[in-house]
Amino acid sequence: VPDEEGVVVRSDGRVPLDRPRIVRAAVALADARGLAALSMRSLADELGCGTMSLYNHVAGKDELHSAMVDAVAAEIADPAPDLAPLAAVRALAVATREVFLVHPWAPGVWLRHLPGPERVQGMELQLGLLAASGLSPDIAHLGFHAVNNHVLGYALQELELTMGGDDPAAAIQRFLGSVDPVEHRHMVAHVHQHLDGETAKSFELVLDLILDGLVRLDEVNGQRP
Amino acid sequence: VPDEEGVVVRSDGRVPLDRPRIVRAAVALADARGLAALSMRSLADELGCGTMSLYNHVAGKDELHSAMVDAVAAEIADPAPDLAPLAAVRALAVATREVFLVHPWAPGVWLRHLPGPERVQGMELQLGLLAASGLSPDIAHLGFHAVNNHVLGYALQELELTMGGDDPAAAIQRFLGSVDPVEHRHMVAHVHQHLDGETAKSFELVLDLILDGLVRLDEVNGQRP
DNA sequence: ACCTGAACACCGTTCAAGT
DNA sequence: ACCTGAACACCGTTCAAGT
Repeated sequence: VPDEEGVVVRSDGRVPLDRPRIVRAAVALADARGLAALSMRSLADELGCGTMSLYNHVAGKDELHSAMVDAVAAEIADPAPDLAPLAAVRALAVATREVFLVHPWAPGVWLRHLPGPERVQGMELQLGLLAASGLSPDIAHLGFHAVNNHVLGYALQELELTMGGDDPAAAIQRFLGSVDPVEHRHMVAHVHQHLDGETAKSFELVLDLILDGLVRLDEVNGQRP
Repeated sequence: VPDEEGVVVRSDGRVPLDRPRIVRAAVALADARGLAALSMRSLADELGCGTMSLYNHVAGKDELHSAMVDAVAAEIADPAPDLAPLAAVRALAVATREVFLVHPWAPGVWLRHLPGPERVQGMELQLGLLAASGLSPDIAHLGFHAVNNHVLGYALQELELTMGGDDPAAAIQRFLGSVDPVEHRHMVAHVHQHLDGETAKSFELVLDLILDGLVRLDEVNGQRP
């Protein structure tokens, strides 16, 4: 029976379970308390249902992870339609990184699951842009992996360390204390260099480096087609 | 009491536990059966000791993972001493990738732990090479992350998918069957492009693209120091 | 059709007891 | 000093029973 807001309510006043609602709650829980805190039991508690009720809408934890990562893929903003193909590829990469910053658990799960429908759609868009860019098919193929690898790798390195539950700054200080500053002077200098560094800027610098490199690689190979 | 091979043997004929021996067995187990199959119990079984005996030499599973990944870092071959700095950086990246191919579980663990002594030594070597390369400190810093990100990201994308326990080729076929070949024609073409692709060659192509890009970026910025 | 508790086969780790 | 079994607080999931 729908109530005044159009939400179906059961006779005992509780809202019935829903696959989208389960996935939304799982994403929210992982965002708030980390992927390690997401168990079938904790998720059921959050939803106010029995643990096993979840299995009526989700095959298991693995399939839940797939659904979560596909929900995250749906959040990636489409590039503006008036952009040149390679500029759109760039915008897509930046938008993907932004979504990963909101869901720090996502890159690791993204990696371990075959793409779902939303992610397939995003890949199709990206591959279409690369095909329309004028790059040769070989270089376009290379570019697909180079760009995605950069986005995913950067997110993983940036986030997985920050994630460790504990205070990240404290961990870095503890690490610095354990390193011999004369034997490992480059190491110490690098860490200090880090504390001013703007990761967003360096992400885009390397992204442009890759995109420019692809164009040049294509020009060189184009000499002898 | 040492036996004829110099190995200490206890009165009951069993070899006493050893931190290095534990770590070696853990690496071997993860290599052979995957990281998921490595539990404190399964590792103790492999070593023929009680589960809790491990805790006399290792703080817990997390510290064991750290020790495992540092053992893997120790396997990375040093670059030939006569190489130019950036060529040595390249060799180091290729050697790291080779070690990751042997220990497919390592990149994921590598990512989630602060570096141990062996890895710190490798980082110091790499940072020293970048400092000696003539690149400006900012570009060298950028290059450190761009290169490592490439190595780690490539290994993760390549291996984590192959790892899924099941037959990888079958998973790809199943995936292809679930994709609409007209709506997602670029996707299908990409997957087919994959089946001939030599990942080792494309890894080095993008690596060179990054290294060349760093040099050029440095030249452009060097115009106005 | 949807929900659910009990039960099973696992985890990592604490603790107290052994030698 | 090193080893270890029992026990605790968790997992994901199967199954049979409910409505």
